[in-house]
Amino acid sequence: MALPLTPSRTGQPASDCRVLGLRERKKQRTRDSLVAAAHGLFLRQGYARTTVDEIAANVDVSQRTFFRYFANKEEVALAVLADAEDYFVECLRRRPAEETPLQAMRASITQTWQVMSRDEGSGPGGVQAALELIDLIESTPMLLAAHLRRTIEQEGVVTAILAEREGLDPATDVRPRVLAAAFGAVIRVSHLSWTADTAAHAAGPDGMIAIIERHLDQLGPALAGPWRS
Amino acid sequence: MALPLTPSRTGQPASDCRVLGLRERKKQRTRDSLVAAAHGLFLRQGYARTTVDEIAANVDVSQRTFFRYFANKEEVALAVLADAEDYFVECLRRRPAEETPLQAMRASITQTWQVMSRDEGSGPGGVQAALELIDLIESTPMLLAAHLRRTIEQEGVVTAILAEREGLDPATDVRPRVLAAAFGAVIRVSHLSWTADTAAHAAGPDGMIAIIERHLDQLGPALAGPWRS
DNA sequence: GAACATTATGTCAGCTACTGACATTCGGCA
DNA sequence: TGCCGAATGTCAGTAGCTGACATAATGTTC
Repeated sequence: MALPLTPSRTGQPASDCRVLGLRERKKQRTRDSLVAAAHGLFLRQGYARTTVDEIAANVDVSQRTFFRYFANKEEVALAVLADAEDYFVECLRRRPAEETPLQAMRASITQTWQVMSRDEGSGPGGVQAALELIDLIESTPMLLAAHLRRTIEQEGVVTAILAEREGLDPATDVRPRVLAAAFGAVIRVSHLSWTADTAAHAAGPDGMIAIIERHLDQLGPALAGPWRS
Repeated sequence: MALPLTPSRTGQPASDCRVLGLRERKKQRTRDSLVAAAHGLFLRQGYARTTVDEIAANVDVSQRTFFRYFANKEEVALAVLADAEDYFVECLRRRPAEETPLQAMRASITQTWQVMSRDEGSGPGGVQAALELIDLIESTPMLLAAHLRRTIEQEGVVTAILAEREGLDPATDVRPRVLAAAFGAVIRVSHLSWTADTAAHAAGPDGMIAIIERHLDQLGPALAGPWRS
């Protein structure tokens, strides 16, 4: 259950040879620097008002190099969340089979946030950066669009995991896909509530967890019968 | 319950004066032409391989004029769905208060698709175009991102309607927001299933309705207990 | 119907995101 | 040391998008 936070993702198939060459380490550093510089600039002066040239100049690389690391400007912004999402997926894969699919999903996010807040400072990520990024995303239409699309892609992965877990064919049984989508939607509205909730902001990751749980608790009731008693 | 399909949206606050001036009618024509031209080009040669210049040239207006009608390239593509979404919202507003929130939502989409397929040919929209567009969206990442963002915005409207319907404050009670989000998610995966389902394509709007209902039916079961019997 | 106010459109110049092609430099390795 | 491949830089170009200003079309008033 220890499951280390992946240090930071290169696009590569994780050659875990420990002794990475100077070349690899340098690439990793450049990538981390770009993410960190971008994050700082975005928060300070806004996403739209920050140019790619500016980010690149901040790390002393050419614009062309920036685009060899990130397919587009959105990607560097969302990179901070990528580790967390990978962790969530990895966590879901290892949940005990006895758990209900929904239970497994729920346990996986709370665990993700908890572990992230424990291992603060690994890579350019960290909880603080992730939380700040969520605020930025929700207030930046372009970023929100890109983030939603990425979320959808992740839902495909989650769907596959759920189907395998339960021994189902996702082409026949729509439940994996439906659960993945509904769950993702609830997480999103939780993020939205978070951005408007100053008290939760003060509570840090725990505040986020609390909000997510509150929303998940209401999923069943929201679907069921009349709301008025 | 008749509720006409809005002919086609200018950005304007619907001055229903019937006798629109020449100016207004001309603008409407230009807008419709742009949407139609864009739709045709996108389907024929793909979204990315179609330039805004090309669309504008097709309607004999300058590129600058195009951007006075649409904020960006995505908007002209998604315009075909805008009418349907407005209709859905309008429909939801008028559902009887006795219905469960979920029932009202469900009735509203099926009704939307049914009415659209009945009133084929009003405006540049029409069911055929809408269905083609859904295929295009699902196969074009950039469009998918933009579409998801628009969907999110619509969810805000839906949330407000549900809250008012049930006499709740959406800031206190999260059920409206959660239901709107979960419902939107199910609609989206339904669209996804549709794109992969050739049989449903052949059935036209009825095929889409069938898929949506199948997914909605599975929403409860997907959330509930263990899936294995 | 002439003169004026409004508004849509065209033109142009410019910024920014992004890409392909080619040259150069740097790390890995014999 | 010297060679190979990978990372980077440079440059030129395309496309989306915007502000500023001029022009033309429409609506209005007398």
